[in-house]
Amino acid sequence: MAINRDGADYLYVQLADDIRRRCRSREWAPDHRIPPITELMAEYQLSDRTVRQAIGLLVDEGLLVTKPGRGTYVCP
Amino acid sequence: MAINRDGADYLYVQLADDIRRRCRSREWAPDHRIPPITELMAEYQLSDRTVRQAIGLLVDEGLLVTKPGRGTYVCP
DNA sequence: CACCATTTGTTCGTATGTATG
DNA sequence: GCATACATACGAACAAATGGT
Repeated sequence: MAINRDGADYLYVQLADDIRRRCRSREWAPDHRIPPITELMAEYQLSDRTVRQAIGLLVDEGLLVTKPGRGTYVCP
Repeated sequence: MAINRDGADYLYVQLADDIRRRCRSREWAPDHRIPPITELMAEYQLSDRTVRQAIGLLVDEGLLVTKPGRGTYVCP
């Protein structure tokens, strides 16, 4: 998926939408670790701040949990 | 109140604590606007990012609401 | 109506700290 | 101690919303 930078929507919202999609599609299954922030930065060509903001949104929603030093996981 | 930078606690947590205190003490009463981010930055000598993080915490708690273009208000 | 000042929102960059294994 | 990975904190610029002139 490509991020649309033409003001269609905020980048972190677009990224959160795509992560939701990949979780629902079971590409990233429950209880498994999603790629680290550094990899998401490279894949989507976004800064760490934007990636963190998207993840923070999904953590608030209860879709993800972050474990310092371990990674970010999909909630069961 | 002074922010303790000697690692006692995260700066944004200390700031959130102090804002809570000022709301509870009615220095900043319900339904009234608190100082804008720029003023809080100057008063506490913190970056805008740190101030926003503290405010975001309190918005999540339901203590504050932010209205773009208007300011940040204390919830009744 | 257009314009401006104020205020919050988003985004990128960089450096250092903390937690886990 | 070291490597990995998330967390905090500084700086900077531009965009968007609101209300008044």
